[in-house]
Amino acid sequence: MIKLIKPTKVFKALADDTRLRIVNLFLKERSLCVCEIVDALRIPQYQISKHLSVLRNAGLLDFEKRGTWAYYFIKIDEPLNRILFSFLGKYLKNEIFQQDIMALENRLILRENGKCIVGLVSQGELLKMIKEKAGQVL
Amino acid sequence: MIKLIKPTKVFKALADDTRLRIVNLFLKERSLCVCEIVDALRIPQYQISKHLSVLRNAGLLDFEKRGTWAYYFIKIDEPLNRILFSFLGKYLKNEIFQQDIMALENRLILRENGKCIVGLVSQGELLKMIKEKAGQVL
DNA sequence: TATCTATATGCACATACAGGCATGTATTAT
DNA sequence: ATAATACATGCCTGTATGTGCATATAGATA
Repeated sequence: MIKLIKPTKVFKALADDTRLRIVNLFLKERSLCVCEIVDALRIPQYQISKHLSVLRNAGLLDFEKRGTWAYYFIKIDEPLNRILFSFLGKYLKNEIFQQDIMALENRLILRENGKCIVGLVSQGELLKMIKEKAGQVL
Repeated sequence: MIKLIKPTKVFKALADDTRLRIVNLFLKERSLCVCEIVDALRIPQYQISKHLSVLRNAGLLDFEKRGTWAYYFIKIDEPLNRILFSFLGKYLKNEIFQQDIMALENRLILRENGKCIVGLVSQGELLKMIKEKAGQVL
């Protein structure tokens, strides 16, 4: 059974600063686990979970569980979503969106084989872990 | 001074059934007076006025007064708006949006030289006036 | 088994906002 | 000058929703 989404529902989902910041992250990396989003945006985990649920309910995201981890991903399979995300890519250019992308890029350095392997990481720990990682590479 | 529009503000403006129906009308006819919108959607004038104000405040519409009449028009001059409206054209395809367009087309028959020359018109009157108009054309 | 850990959710509170009604304002018509 | 018309706006009310806090759930680990 196909779930019909009302346009209003989609726009309601996008009508929130935090949710736009979340969507912005997915434009950079189309699959993210919850803790990566929490660390990149520095917003409480329970808020992120709720916002992800709204975005999923609007048909913009879907998710998949792997153990305790939950990977959310954008539904670019739907043609209209593709157009919408393409628009958002041009639209979300404010400073904060770019800062979020930079924070995410740092966080993604901790991935192994393209998968998140750590949980929530504080700002300070993140820097330490990135340095260690750099040491391993050398 | 250029007014900066926050993305959230735009999506909030679009996150309402009535406002989406209004925008839909402008995708068909890019300049409309308030009474034409009221008649096409059959929604109280004070509601339409408020919604138009929200859309204008979000940078999607602008308006121009001609006597007591107020003509609102979509701001397609802004590149991002153009993309957004193009998306909406593909997105607003539900039955109600099509019905609204049909109602608007009927109402636009009453225009003279491309301008609205009547005020609020009831359903019944509209039909009568359209018939008269058809008579004139013959 | 017991304990972390990653994520989700229920509840309380405050705020935002759409709808309804009445009324205000400004322009036109008589 | 008065009335009618086109549109805007202020106030009230109910509902929806974002935030914060606490807690639940479920999988991983020791």
